[in-house]
Amino acid sequence: VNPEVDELLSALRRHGLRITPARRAVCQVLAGAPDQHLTAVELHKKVEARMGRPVDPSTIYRTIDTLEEAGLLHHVHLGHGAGVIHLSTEDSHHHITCDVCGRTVDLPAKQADRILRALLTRNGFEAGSLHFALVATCTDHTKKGDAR
Amino acid sequence: VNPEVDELLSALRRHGLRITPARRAVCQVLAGAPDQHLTAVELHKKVEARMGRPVDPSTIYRTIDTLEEAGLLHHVHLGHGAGVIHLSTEDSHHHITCDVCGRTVDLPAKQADRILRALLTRNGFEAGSLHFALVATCTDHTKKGDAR
DNA sequence: CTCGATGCAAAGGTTTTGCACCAGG
DNA sequence: CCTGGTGCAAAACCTTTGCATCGAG
Repeated sequence: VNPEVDELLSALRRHGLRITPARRAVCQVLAGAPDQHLTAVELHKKVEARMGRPVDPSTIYRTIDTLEEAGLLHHVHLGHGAGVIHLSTEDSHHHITCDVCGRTVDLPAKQADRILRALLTRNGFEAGSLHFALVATCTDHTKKGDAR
Repeated sequence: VNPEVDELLSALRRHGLRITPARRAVCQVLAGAPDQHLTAVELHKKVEARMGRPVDPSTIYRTIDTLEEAGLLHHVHLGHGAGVIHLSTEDSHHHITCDVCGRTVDLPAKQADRILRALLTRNGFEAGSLHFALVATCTDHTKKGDAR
């Protein structure tokens, strides 16, 4: 249905990796939830739902690692909670997260990249793939003094 | 020895909080390691070393929370691993972390704040206290294709 | 004296790992 | 086939919580 799934799968093949039912399901879920930032736990649930049977959490984590190493997805820890996943293909935005309430806002890459890249290189950090997470405190919480 | 310790302790008193040996030790360690970004575990070890006796981890975590709520320190999760702590008083910098190797670079607040604040407000994220963590991938790793 | 802080012990959530078995290519 | 992927079980890791006791003010 979604051509992106095929891209993911053939990318796996290209890397000499096997296509298994679990991996196929992971790719389908990720491609089907393009703008979402799933945690590993959420991904796990969706994969099980799609496959109609239990899948071991370790399989999910290992699949995430595999796809990460193949450069197909990003895995970032925003603020305090769990890690968050999204495909590299829709890498057109970055994330800003409030470290108090966890509210996340997308930051379009187009306007951010130039500015941020300049800021980084000026400070001796040669960023390769620009793919960031920005954690700050939004005004809702700084006012109340519950900033972290 | 360090006047900053007294500031921290009187700030605690001002907030109606008690000065205990454990809290005093935490403040001493933090004030004594001004440029370091300690994890809770590292802080715990240093506090025990300074006190010459075991201290319960929960005491450390609760003390961190307390100091956080009093606005005396920041607690950020950089990249994958554990959370990192540093005093608010030396809040003159932010952090950039490589999500592959964990290398962390300081970003002087002076030059960063204007730029970043503009970027955030432009995207509907009203940042109160500017206090960020920026996670990206440094060139050492993007070249090798082991980006996360 | 009183309330807040600590220690202890247990559990929480997320992620990792070792090993035997199974199945993709 | 044969290597790589999976399930299972256990543990690692960081952190939180409930409860009884202790001690700062």
